[in-house]
Amino acid sequence: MYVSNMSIKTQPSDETGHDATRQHLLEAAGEVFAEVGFRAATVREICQRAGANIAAVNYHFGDKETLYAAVLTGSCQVSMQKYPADMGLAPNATAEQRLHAFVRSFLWRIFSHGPEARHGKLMAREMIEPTAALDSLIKENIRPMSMILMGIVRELLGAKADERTVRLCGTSVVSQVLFYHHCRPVLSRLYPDEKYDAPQIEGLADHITRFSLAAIKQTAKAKSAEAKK
Amino acid sequence: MYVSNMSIKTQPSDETGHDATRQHLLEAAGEVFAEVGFRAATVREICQRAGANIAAVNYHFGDKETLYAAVLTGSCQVSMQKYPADMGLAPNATAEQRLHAFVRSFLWRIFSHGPEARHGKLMAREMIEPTAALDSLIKENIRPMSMILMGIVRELLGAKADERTVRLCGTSVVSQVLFYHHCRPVLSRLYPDEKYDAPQIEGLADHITRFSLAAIKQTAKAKSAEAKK
Amino acid sequence: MYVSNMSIKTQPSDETGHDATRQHLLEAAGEVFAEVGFRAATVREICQRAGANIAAVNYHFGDKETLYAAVLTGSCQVSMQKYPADMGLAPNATAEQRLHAFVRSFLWRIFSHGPEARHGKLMAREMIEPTAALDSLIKENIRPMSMILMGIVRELLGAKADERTVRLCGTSVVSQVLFYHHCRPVLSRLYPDEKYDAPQIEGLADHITRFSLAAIKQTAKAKSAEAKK
Amino acid sequence: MYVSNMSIKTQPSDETGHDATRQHLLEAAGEVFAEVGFRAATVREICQRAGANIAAVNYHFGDKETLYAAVLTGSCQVSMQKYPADMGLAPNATAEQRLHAFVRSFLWRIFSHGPEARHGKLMAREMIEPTAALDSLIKENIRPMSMILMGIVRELLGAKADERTVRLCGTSVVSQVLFYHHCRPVLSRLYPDEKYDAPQIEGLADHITRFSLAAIKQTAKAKSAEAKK
DNA sequence: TATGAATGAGGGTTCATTCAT
DNA sequence: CATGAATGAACCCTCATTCAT
Repeated sequence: MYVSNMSIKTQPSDETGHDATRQHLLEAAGEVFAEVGFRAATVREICQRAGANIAAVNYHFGDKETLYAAVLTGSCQVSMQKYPADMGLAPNATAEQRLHAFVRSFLWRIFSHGPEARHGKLMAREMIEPTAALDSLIKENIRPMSMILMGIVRELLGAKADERTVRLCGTSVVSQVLFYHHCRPVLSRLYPDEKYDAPQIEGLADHITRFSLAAIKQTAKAKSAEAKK
Repeated sequence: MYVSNMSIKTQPSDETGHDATRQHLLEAAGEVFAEVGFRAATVREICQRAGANIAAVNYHFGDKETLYAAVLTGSCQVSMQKYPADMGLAPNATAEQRLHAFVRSFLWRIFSHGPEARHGKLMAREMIEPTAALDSLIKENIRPMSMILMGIVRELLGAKADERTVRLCGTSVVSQVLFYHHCRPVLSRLYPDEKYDAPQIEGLADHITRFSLAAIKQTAKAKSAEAKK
Repeated sequence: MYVSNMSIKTQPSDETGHDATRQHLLEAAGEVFAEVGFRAATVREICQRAGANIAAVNYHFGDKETLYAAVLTGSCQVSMQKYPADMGLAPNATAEQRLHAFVRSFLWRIFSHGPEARHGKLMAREMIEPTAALDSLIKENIRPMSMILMGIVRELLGAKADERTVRLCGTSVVSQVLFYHHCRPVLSRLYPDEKYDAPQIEGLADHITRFSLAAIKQTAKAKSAEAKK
Repeated sequence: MYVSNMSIKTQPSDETGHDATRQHLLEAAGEVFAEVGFRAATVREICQRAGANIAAVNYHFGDKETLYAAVLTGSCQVSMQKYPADMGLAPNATAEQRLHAFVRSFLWRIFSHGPEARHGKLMAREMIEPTAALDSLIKENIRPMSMILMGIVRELLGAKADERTVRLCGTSVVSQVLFYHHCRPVLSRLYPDEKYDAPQIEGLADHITRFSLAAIKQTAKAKSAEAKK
């Protein structure tokens, strides 16, 4: 009986049964959690949007917190799928091109309006009150992303760059991108007329890439001069 | 005795009177709001920590929200007082020195452990769920700080720099600092051995300043070359 | 047993289901609101008397005010059902008989001791602090009752009676009845030995009817004499 | 020093001292109690309107309830002073004239807009939730008023009228007046265009007097016929 | 004497969760 | 299996009252 149940469960396209409700709950919870955060989100609201019973969350996920964890891990994959880190670049692209692609994809993920934007909002909340879900998220998604960026930076800095410098420069790159996510309330108040549509996003990507490349290359030059002494 | 009492009373640090309870409430509320955020914070917890009655918040501040606004503006001043933006620099310091001071003071504010660290936590939460208190805070504190930074960057870029470039470069600077605040949960998980004591903070300040100066100067050179054409 | 249970369930007086709790709440709220008024009544007290949880009012009615409105409209129907305005009179009864029946039924409603007495108490409080529920009550219950009385009075006054006179006389009739409700605290103190059991109530009905009929007929005569001039 | 303090206190016209505050409190409490009733009235509001400290009520009257009693007895005298029951009639006026005066003065008290209107509102609330203050009020004000009316009615009914008839007829008279006070919310909803200014009030007084006189005289005639048998 | 800061009980309401059906 | 009625703890806030000054 369990087996047959599980075989049913693996069918992803069951639209009216058990899994459908589960999926609707995940979808609705993603919306609500992103909009108002874990605490302010109410099980009632989520169930209502999902067209499910008030007890559905407890039935399918046990409690509110477990549902949240499921939402968080799920949202990450959606976001990464839409804007992969390499932006469809050729595998033999230069480090400069790959840095540009990395920055662009990251910015697009941040400024997107669709369901893929949810992940950013959820992550921002995780930064303030990390939950258990964060650990697995870092291991499976953030660390690999970080590795990609560090690889690019290392190549730009040259083989002799020490790891600390690589890390600092990589952090400097990613920080410039994330700022537009973490501090948007301030930006929208300081510069209320600024819009962030496609041209502006590309402009930002250009600036951050140029800014970072200049700094990294200068760092490489300085390190190399240092080493000669 | 009465006379001496009265002379004491005129001091703002009266330990047993009306203002004392008010101060205790602000202190306790600062802790609690920073720890768990506005929503999750309870008036009961705040009053308990302040050694006051449950009705004290309502009596002294009217309601929870007004208390929060008072905490937010107050914490900002505490933070700014301890680490002023110029870090005691001579007024005739070079733009490079002033940039370094700006970055250093900002980082110290972020990594401080005392009550002055609360402001950062409160601000981070404001970024996710801005309250009405944010607007006044931006007008009175953040915008002036932004002006200082933009002035330094403008001087570094040269007189011919357009405002958009100034803004982008300034943003790149401040973002590198704030990253260590907004994303600390990620950093502490990616690099669990990293500590952020005085030497590390100074090291970070050096890196960010050097990184940014290199990029800004390169930008200035490029713009100047562009203009010649 | 299940079967019989289910057959019982289809009856509106289900004693163990959802509607039962709702009914108990209405019953308990009727008591409490009548005893101490809307403001002084507490949700806690009502739920306790209803044997329900503190949250039951919110669950079944949304809030205290909605519960009150339900109680008010409900109590009116209970009261009217027990003592209908025509007191089972034959449809071809004379206007005098119908006036007597109207006064009798009104007085019986006022002096009744059962749950149907609650409506009077609730209405008395509405007279002092009208709530939104009063408007619908007037439209659906009081105005129709008023129409019945005015019809009787108009017939007694004769076809030539102007509407103002009808209204004034009708008001004079109903006021004599309601006085025994609105001013009972004064009456019971001025004449502490007076009791209001069946014979006394019938005696009152006789007096008010006779008093009013005499006055109305004299008014009709005077108006008619006036018209001749 | 104490002595001089007390000598000041005994002066009734002290405008800035102890008694002045007491008077302001009575005045303010009268307003508030009449507006929102005993329960909904707050000590804060009363003290604020009186320009007094929050603790003034407790200081001058002990508690809220005692203040209310003081207000109630005081308001009655104000009301009776402005519209005395005989309306300045000559002492040798006929019973008909005195009945008219009684009805007029009562109606004017009810429809007045000044501070003398407060008593009616307070009384209406007493009818619903009588307090200890009601007993003394009945003894000192209501019973004497009742005696005056009953005397008039007795004279109209003739010497042979039994006390029960006198009482019933007197009650019928006073009830017609009070109705316009107790049921104004209903009247203003049933007949929203009706106004109650001087001409209308006089018209009401005329109707009630005429209506009652007709009924009383008919009653007298009937009783007399009854007696003959 | 007169104040006003402080009290604590109690108000209505919301919420995640449970359990009999 | 899925439901939704019912739960009770906890929320913020209001209030009359008190007491040290």
